[in-house]
Amino acid sequence: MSVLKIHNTLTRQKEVFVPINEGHVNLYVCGMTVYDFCHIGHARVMVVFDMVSRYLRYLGYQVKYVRNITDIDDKIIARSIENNENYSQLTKRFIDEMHKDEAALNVRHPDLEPLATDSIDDMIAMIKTLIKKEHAYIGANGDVYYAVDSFKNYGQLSKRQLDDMNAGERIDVDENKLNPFDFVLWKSAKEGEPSWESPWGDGRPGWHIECSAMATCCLGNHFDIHGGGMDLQFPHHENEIAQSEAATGEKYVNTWMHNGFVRIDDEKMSKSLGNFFTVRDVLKQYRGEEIRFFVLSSHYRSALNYSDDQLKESRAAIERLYTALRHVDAVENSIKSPYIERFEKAMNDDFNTAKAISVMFECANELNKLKMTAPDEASKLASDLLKMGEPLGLIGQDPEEFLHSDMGAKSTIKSDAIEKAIARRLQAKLDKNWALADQIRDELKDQGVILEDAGKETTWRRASA
RNA sequence: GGCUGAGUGGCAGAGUGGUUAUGCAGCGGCCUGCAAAGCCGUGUACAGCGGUUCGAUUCCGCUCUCAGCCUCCA
Repeated sequence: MSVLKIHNTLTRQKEVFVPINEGHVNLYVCGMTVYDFCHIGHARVMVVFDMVSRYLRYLGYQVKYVRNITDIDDKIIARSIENNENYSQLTKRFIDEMHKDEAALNVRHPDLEPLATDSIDDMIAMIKTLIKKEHAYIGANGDVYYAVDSFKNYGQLSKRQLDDMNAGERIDVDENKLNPFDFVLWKSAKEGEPSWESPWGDGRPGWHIECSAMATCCLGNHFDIHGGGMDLQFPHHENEIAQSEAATGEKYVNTWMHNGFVRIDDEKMSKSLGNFFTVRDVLKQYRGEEIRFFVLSSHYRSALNYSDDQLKESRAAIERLYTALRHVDAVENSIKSPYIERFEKAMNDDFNTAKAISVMFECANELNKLKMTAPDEASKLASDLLKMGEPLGLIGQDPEEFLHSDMGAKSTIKSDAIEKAIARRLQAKLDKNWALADQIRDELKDQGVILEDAGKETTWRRASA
């Protein structure tokens, strides 16, 4: 039996995972800033860490999964002014939309989903401590800053030295700061901005402090795994470590996990570059499970290139798995099959979903072979296949329902119309009127419906027209 | 400038010091009224140059190319 190893950004190595409290895992992931629809990059974070939490549960751990929501920041304020919409109305709207995307991608809801604006008191308490311990100071402009020079391990996560970085590379150096890399903990409110009372006047929290406060409140000062996108490594997570460890005097996180980017034409997908596809848009053409498969088809730390061809391949792949599961009853396999063992070995190797999925295909291949010759064996393999799909959040739907499900504008013909056409074709076949039978089949094909004759039964599925 | 990561067959994408990844596409066959699905067979792949080794795509060095971060970002 292999053991779970996870790549830790702190050490840049795969490490055997040992939870702080036996049998329990505390997991925190940086979630979305809610001022717009989620794009495919956000989908990757949601899906990857959903898979991680599912697999940890699969292994028998009791998991507490926290994913925060950033519902106050500069971009939210800017967007609410732009829309002439109250900021909390705006964020509420996009939180709802995010939850819809989550459901479409078969992402389970995290155990806790704290809001930044519900955690202001905790942040203020932490900032007070930081000032008291002389890790933070009040600038001439009234903002509160964290003093990076006061934290000796600053740069440990992103593996960079303060001296090596080019301060002011992109942004003018703020002269209120002692060190250009000092960052804001509390920002004074400008006229008309949403604000909260604090010992330093009305204002709002800086970005990084919210995660330190929410994570430690929900999971304690020291917890097992903290995740997020690669781009959060610096400065966000570096700053979280600095704040949390300076405030609590304890180690903050054991294992840091960072997922790679989604790219388009070899360029990072991001809101600032404007080259993003929203989950909403992609769902118009592809099923949620196809997007999910696409995300899991490569290792979570590699770059993932988004393209229409990729989504089409994911469709073909997932359809193959569901096709294998048709017309077979899953019956629990009493012994642990080699497929399951190889699946677990792959997943234990830093969540190698690409390899794990390849094991599922091998299992599907054997299942297809045994379906006709040895139904009992096939039933066991079907059960194995479903067992592997569960932690990946794949192939959990009824196969017929999935294959019949609508997947976009091209296939709009209703199910009962399809059934009627199939009945007409059956009569034509009985009459040996092959020309008519083929014509009906071709007509359906033009409408995105593929027929498959199996003995006297005809099954159908939707495909791209 | 500093710091990361990556370059695998037509495409996508794992992995390994010597033996089949896997999926899609292609080709040949079985099955089928014909298809579809499925099954079987089929591909002289590992950026370049050196080195270590009996043997390297896999380890080491150099070169080239690409991507990411250096206070917007998942």
